[in-house]
Amino acid sequence: MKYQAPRGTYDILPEDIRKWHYIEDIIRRLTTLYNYSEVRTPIFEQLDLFQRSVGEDTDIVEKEMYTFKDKKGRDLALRPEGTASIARMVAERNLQSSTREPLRIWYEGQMFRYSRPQKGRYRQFYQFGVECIGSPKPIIDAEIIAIGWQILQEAKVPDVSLEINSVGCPECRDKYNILLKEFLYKDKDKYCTDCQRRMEQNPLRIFDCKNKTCQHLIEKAPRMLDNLCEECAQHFEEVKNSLEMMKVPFIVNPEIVRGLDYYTKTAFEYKINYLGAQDALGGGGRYDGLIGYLGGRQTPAVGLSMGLERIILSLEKSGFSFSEEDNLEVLIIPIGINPIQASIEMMQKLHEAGISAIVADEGSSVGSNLKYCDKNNVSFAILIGDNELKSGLYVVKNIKKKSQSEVKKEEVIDFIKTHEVVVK
RNA sequence: GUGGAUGUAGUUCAAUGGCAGAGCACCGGAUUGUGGUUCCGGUUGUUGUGGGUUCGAGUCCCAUCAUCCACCCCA
Repeated sequence: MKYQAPRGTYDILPEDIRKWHYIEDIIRRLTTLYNYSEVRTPIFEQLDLFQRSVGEDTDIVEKEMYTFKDKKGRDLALRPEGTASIARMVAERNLQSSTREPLRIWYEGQMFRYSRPQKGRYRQFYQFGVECIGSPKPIIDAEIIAIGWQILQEAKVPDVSLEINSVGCPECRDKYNILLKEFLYKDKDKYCTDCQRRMEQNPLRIFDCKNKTCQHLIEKAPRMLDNLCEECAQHFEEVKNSLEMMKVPFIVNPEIVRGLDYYTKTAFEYKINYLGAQDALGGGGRYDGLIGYLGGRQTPAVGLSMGLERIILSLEKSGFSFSEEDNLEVLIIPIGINPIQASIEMMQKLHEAGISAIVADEGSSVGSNLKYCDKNNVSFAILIGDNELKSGLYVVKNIKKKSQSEVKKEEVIDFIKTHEVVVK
């Protein structure tokens, strides 16, 4: 085989696309109900944008970005996530927003990360995201979390758990980091090599370490949640209250750390436990500093993103049956070459009437064409041969009823419309 | 980036170092213009790719590509 899709990429085939339409329809419907508008941003951006917003020390920036120079020598990168572009767009266009009237937007599209592929982890993958920009209020955090939750419920993804945490603001987080590092450095040499590395780069990750020794050591470590400043603690309480009002079930997990640096205060993840190593469907959080950091007006914001592949994989795993795509309604079967023109004209009239139809290959037998109709749930077959050309009466077969009528060619459309059986 | 498993027809899978096969799917036919079942027949192919060992390689060795699994990380 000469060509293959590049490593970590794949084609969505006709028989798979309905799965995507299914989840995309739900995303559109739910975001519309909450008055969010879709936006589309470029698939690549200045490299610098991601380095600054996602964070220099993150895995994404350190080793997972598709970077390239264009012909003018500009440093660019395929987007590894969506929020950076949204923040850039808001800052660049100076999009007006306020607490009274936050900007509610959502997006969907391909993201790119150079990581080792596995099931549910690809180098090109689809994410959708929902972002509310302009309000610092906790009820907006809850709104975002609830939208993601409802989308997963609507889609019938089984056994999702929602875990929330607060990672604090720059003030209390910096204080906490000093506290935590002091604690960690006390027994620095006792931690595994991974954790010694994490101490420098992302100390919070040590809480996730599976090594027993590290787990034991970290048990007594100070927790972010216990060291929030008054404002952040208050904010977190109100997010929890709002979620309760919205009847969105959650658990507080003080170990939720997101892999991006821009988060402040609220952080959350939607998790499942049946896709192997891939246990996160998505997550998000508040990023009050990002837009200002990128040169825009200081604007608080909160958002979420989720992976479409993982949602679809969860549904497949649970045996969910996706609805069928629309079937062909009419197959026109010309018998011999004389009726070809009449067949094409018939097809065009059907199309004008909004009825899907194609003309069968004139060289194949009537029998095999009817078999095709049976197998593919085609509703009607129209037979046109020399006799029909002469009489102007076409043979219209109702495949499901196994019945056959001779219909004046001018009346075929009406006949089909009145005899159409809606099968769902 | 680390460690491991796998790769044969459209698909699911066989084949001791000795002529590449079966089910499903697909196509054709069962008196030439009529149906899902049945019966008969047919094609399934650069054995992922490139080297090597051998009289002979799907099988053994090396490299490479891809998929999967566990790390890492995350969607």
